[in-house]
Amino acid sequence: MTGMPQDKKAVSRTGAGSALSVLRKHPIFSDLDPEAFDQLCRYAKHTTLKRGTTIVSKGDPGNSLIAVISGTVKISVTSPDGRSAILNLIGPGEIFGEVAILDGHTRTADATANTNCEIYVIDRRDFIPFVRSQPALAMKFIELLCTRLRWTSDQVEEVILQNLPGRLASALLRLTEKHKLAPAGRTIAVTQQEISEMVGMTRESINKQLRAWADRKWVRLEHGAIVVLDAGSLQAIVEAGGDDGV
Amino acid sequence: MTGMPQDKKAVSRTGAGSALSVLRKHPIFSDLDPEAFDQLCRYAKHTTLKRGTTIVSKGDPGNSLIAVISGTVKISVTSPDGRSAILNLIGPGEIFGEVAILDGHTRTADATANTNCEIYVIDRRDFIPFVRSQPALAMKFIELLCTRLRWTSDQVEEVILQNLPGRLASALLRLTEKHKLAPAGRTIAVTQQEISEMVGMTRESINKQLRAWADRKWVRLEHGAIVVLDAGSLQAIVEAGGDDGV
DNA sequence: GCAATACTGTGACGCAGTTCACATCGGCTT
DNA sequence: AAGCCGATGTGAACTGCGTCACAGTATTGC
Repeated sequence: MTGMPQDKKAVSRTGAGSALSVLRKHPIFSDLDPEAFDQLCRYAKHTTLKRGTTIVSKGDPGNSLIAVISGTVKISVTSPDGRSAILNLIGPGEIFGEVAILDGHTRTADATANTNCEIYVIDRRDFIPFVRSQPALAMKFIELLCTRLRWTSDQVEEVILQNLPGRLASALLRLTEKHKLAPAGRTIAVTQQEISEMVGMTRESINKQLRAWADRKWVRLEHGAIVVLDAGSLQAIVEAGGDDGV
Repeated sequence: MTGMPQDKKAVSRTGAGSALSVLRKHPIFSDLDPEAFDQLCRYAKHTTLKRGTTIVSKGDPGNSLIAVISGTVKISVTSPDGRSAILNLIGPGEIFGEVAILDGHTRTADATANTNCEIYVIDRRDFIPFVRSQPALAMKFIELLCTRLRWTSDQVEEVILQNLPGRLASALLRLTEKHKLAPAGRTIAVTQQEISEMVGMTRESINKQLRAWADRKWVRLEHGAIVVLDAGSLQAIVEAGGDDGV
């Protein structure tokens, strides 16, 4: 309320020790002046969730933006016969639910806690006026939406044009890319079940393909994780239209 | 330049007789004040294209926004082995290329004239400052991007979770929806080849499925067009997860 | 520390959808 | 009106991937 620079209480909210500090690093908030960010933090409600908890469901009214502090959230959709497709995995420092909060329509997908999670929830009633008061933020959201659209568009392309090896290779590369991992030994912390739901093929088929690549030392399989050893070879498969040359 | 209401020359640019009048109806420009819209029109360069002409290619720097006045433009991607996937068909009064012009990165897909076309092209150098000068327009673009994201997200869901009947039914419903056609006799002007590239299955398979539905009077097949007679039955297939009950 | 619960690995079999090879039909061009 | 080309229609053979039915192996919770 004071806004004075020496107000230690306000500063502590966004300091390095705070859970909210991971959010400060998100590109969407990086240019925001400190007072505005602090205001936003005051709107945010902290929540912890047990693995498996449903956060939002497809078709719900979308009245909130969610920021993940720790853990990962699974964005997915389910078919009438119970099969499910994973559209994205949201990790610490990332946000989701922006489409529904921005256009005011319903949720496009389900979100569930994939591990125990710590999240912040910002209500639409607080958020929309805030965006209007910060014109630069609208441009940031345009960039975020463009990035999402590129990601989703790539997924459509991949699912329609590529076969199993191509889709799997694309997915692995996209995941290493996202985690911005070092060129050698890129470990992706996902189960084979999760990967299979991301590319839309069965776990069994995915496992057989991964084993074949593991024999060729292109990947190494660990429990609940895949290490990409030879990104170049995987890239070559994608470029060959899904022919892994055996 | 005068901005006076009685300036007949300026008014004529956006009048009912002008090619640009179809654009005036687009939701993104509907709230724009007349002078601003007129300014935008002055930036727009008119072009006509023969069927088959490439407008932009995936990977190109995206320096322009394109508005379609007449004809349709195909938004597609091609795999290394020559197969292609149609992501969208853009008709009169619609715009495309907004992702690349907004975020300044490369084109996400190819655009080609699917019929002879009349288009307007707006350069990024003129457009970005214009958007900054019109804060309401940024919010409109956020809405547009959200709509696109919902559309694309639905496509991913559909391609991963549904089989041939489900994907075909979804695609037909999405197309009738888009054209906002009357409930009875919704004619979609697309070839079976095009439909097959939209859902990512072969023309032969699509043809066999469409024939089966034509026998049941759910659709009627014409040359270069499909008439949806029973949208309810198609919707039921989608909801049953792609089981058309035969 | 032991059971329960993930997650991984693998083979036999079936089928949805592709591939290929045609035939036909309608509309447009000269 | 002849000829061409793009679009539709159809059947036979093939195959990539799913389905099912397991067995093994880390990790978690009590």
